Amino acid sequence: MRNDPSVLHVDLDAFFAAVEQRDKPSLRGKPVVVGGIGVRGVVSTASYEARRYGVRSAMSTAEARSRCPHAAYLGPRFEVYRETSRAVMAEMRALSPLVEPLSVDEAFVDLSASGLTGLTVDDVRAIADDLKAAIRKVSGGLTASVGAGTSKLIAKIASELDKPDGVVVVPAGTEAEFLAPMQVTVIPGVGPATAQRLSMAGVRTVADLQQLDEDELIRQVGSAHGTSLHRLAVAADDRPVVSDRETKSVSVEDTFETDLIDRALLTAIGDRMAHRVAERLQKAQLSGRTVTVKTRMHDFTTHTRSSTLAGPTDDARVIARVARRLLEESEIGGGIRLLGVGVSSLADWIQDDLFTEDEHAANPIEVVELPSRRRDQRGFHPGQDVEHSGHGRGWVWGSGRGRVTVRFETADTPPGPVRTFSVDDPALTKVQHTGADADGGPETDHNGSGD
DNA sequence: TCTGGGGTCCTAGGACCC
DNA sequence: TCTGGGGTCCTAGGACCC
Repeated sequence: MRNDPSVLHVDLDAFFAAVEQRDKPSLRGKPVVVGGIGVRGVVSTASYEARRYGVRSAMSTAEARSRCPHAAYLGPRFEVYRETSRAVMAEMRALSPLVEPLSVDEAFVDLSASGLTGLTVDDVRAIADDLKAAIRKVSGGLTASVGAGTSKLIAKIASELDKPDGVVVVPAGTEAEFLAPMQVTVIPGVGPATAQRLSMAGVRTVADLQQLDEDELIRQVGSAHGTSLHRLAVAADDRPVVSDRETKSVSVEDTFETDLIDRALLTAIGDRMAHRVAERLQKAQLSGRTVTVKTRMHDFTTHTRSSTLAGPTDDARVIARVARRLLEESEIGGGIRLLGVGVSSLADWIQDDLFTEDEHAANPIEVVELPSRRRDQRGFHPGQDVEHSGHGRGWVWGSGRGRVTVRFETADTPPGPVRTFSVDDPALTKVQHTGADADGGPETDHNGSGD
């Protein structure tokens, strides 16, 4: 797609295990497995020493233990990994402003965004070697594998080919022949289910895929997947490297050591999950309209139930109430092994420019959780119509932390400003409707329902 | 010895509106 | 009275990724 291999894919080798070996010298050179330690744990990362015994990511820890009993089994330390990740990502950003993290241990870097053009294979290899050295230095000795090519697809696949601590640069113009002999499963997005369907159509390698008619491919795997696969098979990939991808959902889930049947206990756990989701939303200055409860049954079948609010919220009590109702409607049957609570349909909670210093002073952020009755007294909730003596009619866009955010617009007026007030602001009043659908949507009255 | 937790994207059907 | 599509939103489930 480009005429030089200016897209890098950087992948830290056995990241979690490597960090543990870095911090505990006694583990160096030995098999290390990081992941869930409990009876239902799975492996996140196995060091290369442990991989020799057949230990793999996503394998149950129990199976890993039977394959490699003498390995060190460690629970993850996410804060430490995040910290190391930040330092590594900073090295990439020093190389180019256009860096797209895919996870804590992986990112694309677009060299063209740093003004470098006409890069040869040797140029890119030298840049990759320098970057690896910088990463090693800043991370306390971690190694990375780097792939480079004219697109994300090629860079990503190339980084897998010489792990660990490798560099593979695919020359421009050789992409289709580079891919042709490989299994279709090297293409990101082709997992077991797609591979199975393709194999029934006689497709096992990318070369097979290159021969397959697009319409036939779409019949096999669906419209979106088929269309993109048809292009990726011939390395036609013009997806840009994007540095700031927006969060689409925030969720918390937990698998229990034994299946749970007690609804009161599940309700209490769900409440706590709702609070954790709300905390993370608030930290990210996000709010969302759709609350989802996820349950996984003893037989591993998974169900979700969701409900969409009239307006976005980051209020733990609102999320908890909706989650409670959804959980009440969920079957528990012979017990559930996993419960989750999530929020999606996210909106920016409050943009920085909405707050002047004066507004900060006038609407102090409540750090302490307010007594619930105090907030319930006014009962503002997303979607509710309100009136402000100074700004006129609007509706509640979000609420939480002792504040109410109002969009000043109605069905009859054009969009106005978005402003945030204290819940106690006497200038702000609820608009009482006389019609049947007082507050619009079905989810609009739990804040004042007093349960 | 059964299968984590955090996400993203897609599909499909029904409701509802024009 | 019957018969239409198209578009959007919501819900549920599934595939996939690290």
